Amino acid sequence: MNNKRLLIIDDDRELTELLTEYLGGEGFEVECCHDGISGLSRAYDKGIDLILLDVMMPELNGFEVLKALGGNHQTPVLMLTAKGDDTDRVLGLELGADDYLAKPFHHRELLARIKAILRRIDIIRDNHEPVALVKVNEVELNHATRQVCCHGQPLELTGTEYQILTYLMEHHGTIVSKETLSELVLGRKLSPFDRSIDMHVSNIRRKLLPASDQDKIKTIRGAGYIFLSGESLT
Amino acid sequence: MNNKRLLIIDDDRELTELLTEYLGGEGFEVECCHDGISGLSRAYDKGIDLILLDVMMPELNGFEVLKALGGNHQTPVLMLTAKGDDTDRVLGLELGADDYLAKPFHHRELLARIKAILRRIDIIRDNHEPVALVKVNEVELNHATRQVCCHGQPLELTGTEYQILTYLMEHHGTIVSKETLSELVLGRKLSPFDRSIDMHVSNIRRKLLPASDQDKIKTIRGAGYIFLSGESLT
DNA sequence: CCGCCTTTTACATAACCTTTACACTGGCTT
DNA sequence: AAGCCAGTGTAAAGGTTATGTAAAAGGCGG
Repeated sequence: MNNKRLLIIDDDRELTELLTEYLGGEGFEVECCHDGISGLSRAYDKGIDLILLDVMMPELNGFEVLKALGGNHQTPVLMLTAKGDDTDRVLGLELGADDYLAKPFHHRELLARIKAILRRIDIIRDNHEPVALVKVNEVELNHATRQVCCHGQPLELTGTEYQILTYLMEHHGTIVSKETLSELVLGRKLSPFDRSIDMHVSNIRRKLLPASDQDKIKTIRGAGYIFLSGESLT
Repeated sequence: MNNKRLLIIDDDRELTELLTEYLGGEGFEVECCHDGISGLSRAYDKGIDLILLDVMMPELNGFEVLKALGGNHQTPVLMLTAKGDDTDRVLGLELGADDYLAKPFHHRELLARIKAILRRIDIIRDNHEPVALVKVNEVELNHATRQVCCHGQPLELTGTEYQILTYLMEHHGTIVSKETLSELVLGRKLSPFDRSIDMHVSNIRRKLLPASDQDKIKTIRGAGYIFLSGESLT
């Protein structure tokens, strides 16, 4: 199947056995190297999805392995260290590690971080499109065609209106400020008397309302707008 | 559109300009406030991903901003300070800061820490935490929607009322003076005949009471108000 | 130059905040 | 105990600001 493959580089054999068993039970293929040199040579394997790299090792330590791998290696790296030292953390991250975990750690935290990294990588790899179809509270966005349906009825939005509506819907149920919308959609800071966002929202409302029972965008005075999730209302 | 948004609160304009340029070049949306009060009001924006907060500022210093934000605000905070003082560091972290950096710092280190915090937050977000909720004595605050529930019954507060109630609830069981409320919420010193705070509290009470069994805000004559914790009372 | 989209302008309106006024309270003095 | 008075509760009035929206102006690609 498409089980993810992990490479653990750590000289602590007790720990690697524990991790192998635990992570194996969580559905990963686990492989171990117990020194920097052999770890480095295995690290180039494209089949490896993630590397757990211990900092403290004889011969070649974790930082040196990281450096040797180079800044733009393909496989993500999660650093493990005995020290809770901030310097180490910064150094590791600057050398291109994707995350950092201080020993001793909880199994569950390690797992969470591994999953988070892999998820991020997956998203980056197939960033063709995050979600093609969004549907909230009877309003549907089709990113492929950029078409909008409200209660099944299609309608036309301009580019900016579409972007604003998308952002509001992706954050439905939470307040979105005009500052945010202005910077992310219009690409400029919101100046004191800029009414563009208001206008766009007004236009979106005007287009949504005929097909809808009530206003799906709620104004929070002084704070921004909320796209209503559809259940609780006020 | 996926850029992370940073809010810098620092009265040193030279520094903020430098940081804006540098961090902007690293792909962040940067916004600056040069005093605690305006920073505080911007800090509630859900669109902000991380706050860089200077400790040393006139009027309202970084610790006070942090305190006012409350212990369970959703946006991570990185504290900046001129002192290399450990006391400051501990205090900041206790007040809910996520990291701490002493000035002067290398911009690369700042960047590494920013990235580290954002990554950590992403992991936490992915794993749990549906909404940031505050609940004391049967009164619930939902910061994402600025909605308030009293004994399960939803009600509408204005922005100022919401801020005052938030502050009182975050300091429930302790006296909060009108001076404090005026400075933090209204952004001005309390003048002798200013009755605004009284009015707002009165309005909050009027809105809370119908859904509640008793008055949850107690007046301490000559001192201020207390939001009752719910158990022991006087 | 035309048409579509965005931004600005302008004004009406609604929501909100502050002030004013007066009633009431509790503590203090006499 | 009565009276005084600063502090408080709150209704109502007044003033301010944010928002909704129509219409005009500006931009931009054809």
